[in-house]
Amino acid sequence: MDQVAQHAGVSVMTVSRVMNNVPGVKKTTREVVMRAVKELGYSPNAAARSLARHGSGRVGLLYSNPSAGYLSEILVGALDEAQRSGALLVIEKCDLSLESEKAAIGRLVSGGVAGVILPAPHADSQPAIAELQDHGVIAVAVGTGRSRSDANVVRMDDFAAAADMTRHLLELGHRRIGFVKGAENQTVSMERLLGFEHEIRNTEPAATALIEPGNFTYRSGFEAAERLLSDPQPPTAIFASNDDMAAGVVAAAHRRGLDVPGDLSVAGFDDTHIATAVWPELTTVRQPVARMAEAALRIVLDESRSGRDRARDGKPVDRMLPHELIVRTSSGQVPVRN
Amino acid sequence: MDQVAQHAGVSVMTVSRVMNNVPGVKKTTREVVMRAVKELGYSPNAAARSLARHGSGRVGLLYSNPSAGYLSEILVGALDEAQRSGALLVIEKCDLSLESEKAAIGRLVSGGVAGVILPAPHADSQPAIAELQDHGVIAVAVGTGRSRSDANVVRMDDFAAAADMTRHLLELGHRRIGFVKGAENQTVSMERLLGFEHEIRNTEPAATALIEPGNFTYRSGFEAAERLLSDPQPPTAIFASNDDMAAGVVAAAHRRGLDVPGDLSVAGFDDTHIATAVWPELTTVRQPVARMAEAALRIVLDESRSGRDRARDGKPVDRMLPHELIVRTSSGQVPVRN
DNA sequence: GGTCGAGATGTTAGCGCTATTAAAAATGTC
DNA sequence: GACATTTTTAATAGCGCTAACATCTCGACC
Repeated sequence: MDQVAQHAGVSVMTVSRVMNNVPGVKKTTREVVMRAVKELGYSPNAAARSLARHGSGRVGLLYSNPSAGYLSEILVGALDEAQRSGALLVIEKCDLSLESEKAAIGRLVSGGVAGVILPAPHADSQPAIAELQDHGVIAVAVGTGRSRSDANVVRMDDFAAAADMTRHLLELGHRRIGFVKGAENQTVSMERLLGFEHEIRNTEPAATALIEPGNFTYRSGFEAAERLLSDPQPPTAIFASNDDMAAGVVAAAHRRGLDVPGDLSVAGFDDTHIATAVWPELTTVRQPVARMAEAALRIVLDESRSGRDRARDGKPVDRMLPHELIVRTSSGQVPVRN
Repeated sequence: MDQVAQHAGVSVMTVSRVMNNVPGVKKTTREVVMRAVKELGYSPNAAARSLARHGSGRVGLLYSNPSAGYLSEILVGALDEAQRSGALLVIEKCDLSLESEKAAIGRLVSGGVAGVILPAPHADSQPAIAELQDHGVIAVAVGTGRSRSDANVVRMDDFAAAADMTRHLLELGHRRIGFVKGAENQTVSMERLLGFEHEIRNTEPAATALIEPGNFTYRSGFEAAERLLSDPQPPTAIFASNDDMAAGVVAAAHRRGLDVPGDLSVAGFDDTHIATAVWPELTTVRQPVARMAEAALRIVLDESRSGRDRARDGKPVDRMLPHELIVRTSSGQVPVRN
């Protein structure tokens, strides 16, 4: 850093200001510094930064055992941003029991984290958020269905995404569509269901929805499909609330000798690994998980820095990231009824 | 740390020595310090440590897009150990092309890492290892099949594990067993095949092996199973070289109306997420991925510290971690021939 | 022209830890 | 018991960066 400062003919402090995008640096100076940084190939030392910032920049991440692919995306996103902004990621494992969650949060707090990222399914854990709040630690829920008044939230528009997917199926001509719900304890499950129902209700000619419970596991998807397909008038498309369940649906269809998408269209949600692992590859909704994790980390960092002087005043952040409909080969035109 | 030192009646340096297991501290002193550490709930600051150690403790991790579940386990293991030993993980993404690999390594090296962890499939990338060596950076290959003379290795005994699984199938009475090979460019594929063949050859009464190519993807497993099952004398069990392919095998069996394990036993390898996601849950071999990542990180740290004074002398480390046979419901007694 | 003030930069003092060097205590030797 | 030798412990100086405050620059205004 000294070298950069010398090369640019300024003091180290100015370099620091430039590197951190602190306002109050003349544009020309900033440019000179930037050029020096590039020429010398300088990159700041995360450890030193974290140290000088008084241990700020320690961020916790609670994880249990979600869809695995989900976790790796979360980790990659968070780690990436952590590196960029010089934060230190402290990850802590727990299972879904309340004690375990509480214990993990305790470890995180005593580890001196400024904030904690709560990916699904912890994003909907009221006790976890309350616990964090009690300790004065910033909480960011990632992948929850709704905005919250007591915690920052990073999410996608599950309602709109489910509606998009439903519209896709309707446009392919399907009018009898099965839906496999997600786990009850996650708010996204409800949002996705509502988005589905909203589109079904508002279509012309009218469509019929066949709704089955599920809990985000492959097996529950398989079983729901078994029930749906043994209906005297089975659906021509099934929309499962996540990819694991959609894979289960495909398996159930294959077991009955049904072709996908020839006889049955299948749609998933999340675009996790399994979506492209199974065959045919799943039509699904891409959830920008890595980007969401990045955003969550950024929120913790921003809040922890600004929150020091100004009292806890404002509303929590609610950041919504765009989703994307991914059409692959598991969905197709409605079969012609003989 | 000051507090701990005061509480224990020693200097901070002694505390530092104790925390780092440096030899040259009297046993009694060490105990006193330990007690003080516990009573005060002290935990060292990773950032400060990394800073003082002159930036040592920066470790790179190259990842592409492996089995997803694999990546998250690697990350969790590495991150966990990184935190414990105060190292900083720098992760870098790349795809399988050589330029991309080289570019990622370049970024890592200029980021000043002491070593780089290469999980599969990069573990078998000769150019990557050579590149690292050129830059004088420690390389650790994780999940390769063989020991190497030019890089440290953390692995499991793929040969023995495949043999174990084969023996399991033989003990269930199967004598006509299909095997789906892994990708050609990974050494573990060969090890697993050899382990399988070894057991098949050494069994009484004699067994028959039906070997099909595969490339670790669900689809290749599916297709291999299609070929195996359309044999006039189909196997009663299929052993796939990883879980994704095993899931494909199960799907192919279901599609033909075969019950698993009633008509066909299926075995996988790795015990990734998909093993318990599909139904029936897969009998597989547990690969201790997280533990392997931990070990890899530790090797980098140890080597980088000791390597400073003594010249590059000794053989590279070859650490083999134990595997475990996981019997679930996808494997069963050989069906009685009618 | 001189004073004021706001914005732009520079200075200094650590953040928590470890290397290094110096000192003290324990051990051994005759 | 005096001295050399080996442990074991203490003191001090940074690692690379940023917060807080000090200083400077320069135009506005009386």
